[in-house]
Amino acid sequence: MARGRPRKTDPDAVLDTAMKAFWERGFEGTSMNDLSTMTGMAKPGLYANFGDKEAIYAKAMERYCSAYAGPMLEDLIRSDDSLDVAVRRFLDGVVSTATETMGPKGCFVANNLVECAGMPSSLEALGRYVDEQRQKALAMRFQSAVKKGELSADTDVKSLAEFYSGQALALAVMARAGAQWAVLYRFVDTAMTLLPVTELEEPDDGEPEDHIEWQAGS
Amino acid sequence: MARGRPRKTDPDAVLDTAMKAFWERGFEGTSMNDLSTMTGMAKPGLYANFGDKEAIYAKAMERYCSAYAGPMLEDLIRSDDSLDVAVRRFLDGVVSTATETMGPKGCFVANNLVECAGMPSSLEALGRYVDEQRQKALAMRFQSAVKKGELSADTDVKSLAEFYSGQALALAVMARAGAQWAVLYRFVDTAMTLLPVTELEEPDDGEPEDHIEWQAGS
DNA sequence: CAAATTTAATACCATATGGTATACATCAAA
DNA sequence: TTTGATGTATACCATATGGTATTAAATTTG
Repeated sequence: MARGRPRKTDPDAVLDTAMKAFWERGFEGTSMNDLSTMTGMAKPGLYANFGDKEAIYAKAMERYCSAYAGPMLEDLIRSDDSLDVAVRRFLDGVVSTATETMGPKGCFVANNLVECAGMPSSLEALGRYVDEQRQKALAMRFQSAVKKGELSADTDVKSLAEFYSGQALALAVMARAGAQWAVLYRFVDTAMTLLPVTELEEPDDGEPEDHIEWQAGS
Repeated sequence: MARGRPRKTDPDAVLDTAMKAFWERGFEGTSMNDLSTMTGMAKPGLYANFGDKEAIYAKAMERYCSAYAGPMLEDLIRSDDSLDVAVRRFLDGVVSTATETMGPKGCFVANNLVECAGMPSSLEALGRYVDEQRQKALAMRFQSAVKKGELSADTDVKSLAEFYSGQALALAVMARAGAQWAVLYRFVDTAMTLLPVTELEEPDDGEPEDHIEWQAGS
């Protein structure tokens, strides 16, 4: 198929390794030589395939989003579970990705927000953008919870979303600092007590308007 | 007094500048040449006065503690204000130091916890130690609040301290990411609602219990 | 004045950095 | 088998890094 010499290393695998390296050691802390030796792809190959360091980092962050952050936010928005279940699953997800024993500690995005000073401003902006998505996803879910009656109509959706978005950051930093599972899950428990959920009354067997998506489930 | 050539630059001022540089740009992001030009003290002077980069960073963090973090924790423990007032003042303090317009954004210690991967392990340990102090100070205050009856006897002091310690980290990261004052103070408001304070009975001598501060109000 | 002493300034070292030019290897198609 | 395309590998560049040796200045004491 491919016309020239066959590749030795799959670019996708290279990007995955690069992502973990940046996640672990940050932008400045990871050198091109590091990436080259870790991935097995020589430096000219890296530049040819991905562009300069800035571009590699950006692609690594995008990969992080589609592999980790994205699915969790998707689930938060789309899941038909009750609000408290969905939010707890989100925070639990943060804990488990931030403490994965085989992977880097903490959260790529949170690390980026803190390291920002030493990197190109485009990457700083990218990190901020991704950070916003978390808060927006939470706000969406809270908003629909208000519609469904899971939250009272006078709920300050924005404040609540900012708050739980912040909890994710706190968990990420604590995990990065080496906090134990038990501590993090206790933290989640505590944070969850702030969710003012009101019990939903079961829909009385007529057509439950809000369950259409649930029934049609993909 | 001093026998040889007089110093050009006050070592204390040098250390202060170094602290702000590390706070802003981290350990790896701040070079010795940077420090030299910023402080006005030539590199050999830096080494002679403070030791190597690792030692300078450690001294900078200690300075941060005695100038910023320490006093806030002292106040938290020692102040005679009611629990909610003291805790709120602590979180407000985090916000204001993390957003000081003339200084670096965020919190030195939180930045350290995140950057840890790229620095000598002794500094990583130092950061973790300082981080612990925050949680311990909160635990001390909560414990004495239980004794005073401000918190119910079955309060899980440790969990509560871990939680509010985490709120400080969240605020630090958000501030570092450029969050507005209003957002951060809303966040504090939300976090404060989780403090299960029970009203204390004043030793009543006819004075209106809750209006003392209000009347004296400046 | 002339030591003696403390600091500052310059130049320098070995190494690591992001990035590239050049030469070599391996395949499909002609 | 030649040709063109695609990849790899090595060596290299200018610059920046943490850290130091050396030399020049400025002050007190004798």
